Amino acid sequence: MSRADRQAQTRERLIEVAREMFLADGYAATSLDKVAVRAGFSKGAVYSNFSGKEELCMAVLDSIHETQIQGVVAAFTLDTDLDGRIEAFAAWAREGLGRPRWTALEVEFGAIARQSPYVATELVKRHREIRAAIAQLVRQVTTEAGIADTVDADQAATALLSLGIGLGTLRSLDHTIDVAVFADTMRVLLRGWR
Amino acid sequence: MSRADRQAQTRERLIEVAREMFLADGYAATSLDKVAVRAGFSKGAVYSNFSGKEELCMAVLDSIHETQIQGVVAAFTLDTDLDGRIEAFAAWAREGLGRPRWTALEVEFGAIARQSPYVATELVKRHREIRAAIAQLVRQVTTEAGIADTVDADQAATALLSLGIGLGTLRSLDHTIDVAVFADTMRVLLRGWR
DNA sequence: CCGTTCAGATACTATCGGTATCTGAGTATG
DNA sequence: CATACTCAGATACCGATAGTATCTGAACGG
Repeated sequence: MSRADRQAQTRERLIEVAREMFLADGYAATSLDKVAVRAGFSKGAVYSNFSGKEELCMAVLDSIHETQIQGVVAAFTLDTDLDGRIEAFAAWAREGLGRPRWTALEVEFGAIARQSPYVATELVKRHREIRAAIAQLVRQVTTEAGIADTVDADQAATALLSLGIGLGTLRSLDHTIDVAVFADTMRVLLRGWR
Repeated sequence: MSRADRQAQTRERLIEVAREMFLADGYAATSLDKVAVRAGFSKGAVYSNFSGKEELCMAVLDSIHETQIQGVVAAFTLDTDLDGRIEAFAAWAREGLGRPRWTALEVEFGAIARQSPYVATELVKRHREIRAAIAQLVRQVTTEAGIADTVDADQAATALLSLGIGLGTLRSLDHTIDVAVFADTMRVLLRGWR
């Protein structure tokens, strides 16, 4: 196996372990040393694959986003009519919102951005991509339901993303939060803006 | 001046300085040493007034919540009809959401809760109080507007709080986020749930 | 082969939250 | 009023951790 291959393998393994630990304990509470050791390496391996903790976490977030987007798209393509899609999405939200605590990691890491221009720009870039993807999904769904002209897809996307972040944050602290709110609000939003 | 008075003064001064610094730089990036020195004391003063960084931050959050609640209540009592109130609230949101970055501090601190049962319980307690207060406000407003039976105040409160947290978080990173979304969504929610 | 490169290990530094100990001004008591 | 006590706050220290500097040995090119 070539040296480049081995390094790529190391990198992936580090991201994998870091993802578990960041999600379980949060960003600040996870030390690079522990990540490295648990992945079977030393801290040096981390610093020769990433510029530091921030870049490692960014890679972890990318990996999480990928999973999450797959889940959302699957929920939306399962059914074909508006209500069925919203229901499928609600089911996804019930499972995926707040429990694996990815929103908590997301917002904790977001706080770093105040100190780091790198994190700030990278995070904003990703948020805009995600918002655009949601807007596209909304556009598609409302067009097929024949109500595209009554919904502002960009505003709806911002509202839905915010709602998801907020609910996920609350729920990662307080498990009694009712996630049905998400689907209900979504239904109201998609049924026409004003 | 008695010793107890001096200590109370010291405590208030520490909270005041900590509030500025936590809001400006975030929880993790603010060191107790710097807070103490900037307040004109040594780190010992912090530890003789608070059990540690967590309790200090909790006191800061309480101070912030007080300000915030005052703002919301003022917005709601200024006008008397539904649309006027929503407009006043929207104006408050434009000013108070995401810019002084209190939501960012709130959620960054929330991440600590995974490691600290104290933070977890205290934070959940406060979130429930806030949600109850919002629900009460919703109940009042919808009753006066004669639409109380079409709105679930508790669900609306959860949605509004989540939306506020989410929008504030996004906006503290990305200033181009449109906060009008908040008022628009609120209007939709208050005009009837299903 | 053999010198170079570089992924990853090892050793070290700086910073920060927290603890232990100290000190001197304020307090209670005779 | 004098003396002993208390405790807010200062000082000195410890352990953990992100980041840096240096080293090493195995994979490459020539």
